[in-house]
Order: sequence, then C-alpha cells, then structure tokens
Amino acid sequence: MTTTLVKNLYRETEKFTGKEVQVSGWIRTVRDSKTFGFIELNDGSFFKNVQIVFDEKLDNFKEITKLSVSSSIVVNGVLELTPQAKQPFEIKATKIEIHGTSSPDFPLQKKKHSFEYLRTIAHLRPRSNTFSAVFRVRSVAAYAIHKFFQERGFVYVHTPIITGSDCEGAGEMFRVTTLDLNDVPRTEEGKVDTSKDFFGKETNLTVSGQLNGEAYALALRNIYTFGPTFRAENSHTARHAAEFWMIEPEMAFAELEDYMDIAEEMVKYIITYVMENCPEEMEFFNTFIEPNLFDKLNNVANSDFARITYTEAVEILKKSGVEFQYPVEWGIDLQTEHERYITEQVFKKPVFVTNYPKDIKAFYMRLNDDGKTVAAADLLVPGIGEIIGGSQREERLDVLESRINEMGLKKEDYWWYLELRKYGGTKHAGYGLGFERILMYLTGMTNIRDVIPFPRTAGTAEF
RNA sequence: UCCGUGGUAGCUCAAUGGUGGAGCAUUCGGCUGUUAACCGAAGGGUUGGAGGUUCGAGUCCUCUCCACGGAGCCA
Repeated sequence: MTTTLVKNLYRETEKFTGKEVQVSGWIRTVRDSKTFGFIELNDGSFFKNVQIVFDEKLDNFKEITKLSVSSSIVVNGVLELTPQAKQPFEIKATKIEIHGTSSPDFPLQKKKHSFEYLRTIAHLRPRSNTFSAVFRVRSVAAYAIHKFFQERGFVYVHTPIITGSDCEGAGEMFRVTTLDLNDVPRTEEGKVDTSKDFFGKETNLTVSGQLNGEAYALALRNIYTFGPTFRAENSHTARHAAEFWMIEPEMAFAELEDYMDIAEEMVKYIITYVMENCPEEMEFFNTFIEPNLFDKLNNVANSDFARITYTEAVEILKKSGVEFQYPVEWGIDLQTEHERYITEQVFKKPVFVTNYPKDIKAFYMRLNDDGKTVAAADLLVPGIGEIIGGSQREERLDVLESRINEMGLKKEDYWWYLELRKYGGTKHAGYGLGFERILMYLTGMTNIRDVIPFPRTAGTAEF
C-alpha cells in the first residue's frame, strides 16, 4: 500500500472518507488510556497533524502507548469523519509499524519554548509548529519571487559567490584563501603574497551581485539574481546575519520610477501568493506570532506605497516636534529612529524615500540634475526598517569616472564596469531585496536568526 | 565595536544576605473519546566560570565567558 500525504487528506478529504489509507510521520504526542489511545501525527507535508486512534486490538498496543515524542511510525487505517470534534477527521488504525523510536530526552516538549532555546537545537526546531511554518513559507516565498520575475521575462542570472573585486563596497568581506595561515608567503615588503594564493589574487565572498548583474542587464535587458550574500560585519541585531539571501533585479532602459513600480508590485505579489498558498501557516502566524498580521499584510497588498524625497522626509522629521536622539539635518543619513518614525508613525505603511544626498550614497548611483542628490530609493517598512535599497545607475561615463575619483576609489578597479558605459550604455536601474527581511515581514518573526535554517551571525556558525 | 538586560532542574520561571522551589518534561501507577488530556507518586541542582566581602552569598563587589535587546553598518 502506498503512503498518502497528510496534506492530501486535508485537501481532498471526501476522496479518502471511509477508505483505508496509509500515513507515515513523526509523533507529536500520545495520549493513552487503559485500552485505547490517540496519536497526533505530523508527516511534514502539512502544517496540521492527523489524529490516529488506536486500541488494544493492535498486538503492539502497549509498545505504542510508551512511544515518546518524535518517534517515527507508519500507520494503516480507515479515515473517518469526526464533524463534532476539534479535528475534521481521524484515522482508526488497523496497523502501526514503529520505524524509529525517539529517546525520552527529546528536547522539544509539548509546550511553548523560547526562540532562543530553539536556536540551540537548530537541527530539531523544524519539527516545531512555528519553524515548520516558517520554512514552508520560506520555500513558497522563494518560488513566488522566481514566478514573479519569470512571468515578466526577467532572466535569472547566477552571479559569482567568490569575487575577485574588493570594490563592491557594501560592507566588510570574508576572505577566501587556500594559503596556510600558519605560514603565509610574503612579498619582499613583508605583505601577504596573494599571487601565491589559489586564484593568484585576493578573493572574497560576495557582498553583492549588482555590478555583475548590471553587465547582464545590459545584454539580456531585465535580469535578477537570487543567491547567498556574505557580510563580515560584527553586527549584533535582530535583522543582520553574516550569510543571507538577496534578490537583485536589474533593468535596462529603466529609471528610478520603474524600479519603484516593479519593487512595489513584487512585494504585493509575494504577499498575495504566500497568503493564498500557505493559508494554515499564515493563520498560525496571525494567531500566535503577530496579532493583526493579516490586517497589516492586506493593507500593504491593497494600498499604494508612499513615495517621498529625502528632503521631504527631513522636513517632516523637523516639523514633527519629536525629540530624536540624533538631530535631523539635511545631509546626514537618516537614523533608524527617523526611518521608523516615518514608516510607523507618519505613513503606517511602506514608504519609498528617494533622492538622497550624494555624499551618503554609493558611487554608482545616478547623479541628479541638482548636482547634490542621487537617484536612489530605499523602501522602509514598519517593524523591519529598510527592506529594499536601490537606485538608478550612473550611465554617463564621464560622470561615473568623476564620482569614482571624488570618493577616493581607483578607476582601474572598475575597468570592466566602466566599459559597460563605453559600449552601448543606457540608463538602467536595480535594487536589492533582503529575502530574510521580507520573510520576517510576512511571518511576523522578529529575529532574522529564526527565518534562516542554520543562521550564521558574528561569533556563531554552529550546525 | 559601544550601551543596556540577563544566565538557578531537560525546558519556562520563582526564591528580603539565613534549610534552593513550582509548572511542564522524564519514570512508575490509575483512567473507555482524548485535543498542550486528566488524577496520584517518584527521581532530578557544582545557581555560566574565577576570585573577593561576610559567621553565612543564587542574592553584594571585581574580573571573565555566553546569550538576548538596542546603536552603528546595511539587506
């Protein structure tokens, strides 16, 4: 007899009613009486459990009552509807085969655990309600992103994980080397001789695929990347990880407005897709993780995102009369407290802040006609802060070169990037979406460590 | 890196400087429809580590490790 997935039992219950079925999975709990008992079984295919009823007619009845949490079993039985009970149906077992018993010291109990504790058992936490829901949503959200871009003709580009350019400029990098760190080859000046290293030069893990992505956008028009990204920042916050996943679309013949339009459409698409395809998981988050999550998400899916300029944001903050820890002044970067005030207090929905002063933004962002600001836009959302950062790119070779000089960078390091402007350059725009950050927003989980299967953060690379 | 909070049973948490407890989990027993089942009993501790003050330290002091939260950095 073939095994049926619990998801199918729930989705097509009529088809199985009164029929003999086989299910397999891990025990969440056993409640036994003298002559009969109940098992809550989760088979991994579905958020909900299926209730198994068993009695002393089974020759291994006594053995089954003693099974501890997370033992794995295969059950044959008849599916019966139970309209008056909490669960819609249950399986009356005719045979229960024990595949793997679980030690009584199984660390996941039938009670609420702190997320901190669950992080210490990252190999077992996907067996809990919360984490099974988070990681099923993670998978569906990733698919939604691919679906969104593929449906619009974007080409999925795999940009390198190991990069030879130290000029991506988005943060501290992890060095990649095969040199013997106990006996590093030196040059005559005493510096590390990277010509002896695996690639014959210094290499690092990528902090962004954007520069490579631009090369492909200027050939395939609309592209996106979706892959791991690494930042060696010594960050200790709920929203930073050393290894995370990022989506970086890049569009040729596009301006800042085009980027914001597609980004807004994308965020709404992901929300709608996940709500439709993970109803049980989302219901759980709405009930137990973030009350009113549905209101928040529906509000985002059905409203236009606000769009204000940096200059307007500064005015709003100045006029607010709020005492900020960091005073606001045109020219300084907005602090987290400022961003939160704007998105959480003023607009109460996602906000694009555009046209930042050039001195606080990256060299590749397109200089506006005022000569003071660049065509950048960050998307701020309540509770998370910055979820997307992007810009129109500087396509004018001479302007780009002088920006590189201004910022004290070396032209030679960007030779191929500059050539993209030399050979048929055009205006183009793109952005970076932090995948974990949008997952946090979707699920209501407040710590990035709880939306990555095995999180890597400063000081922690367990599992 | 800076600031703050915390570390007590497997887990979640109590304990005025004076005999370290509870709930859940575990083990054993009871119970004929349970729903984080229920009822009864038992076992379970180097109070993160080192040093100090004190007749006496989980509690006070110094140092240290770790975790969490916030800031910076950013996605």
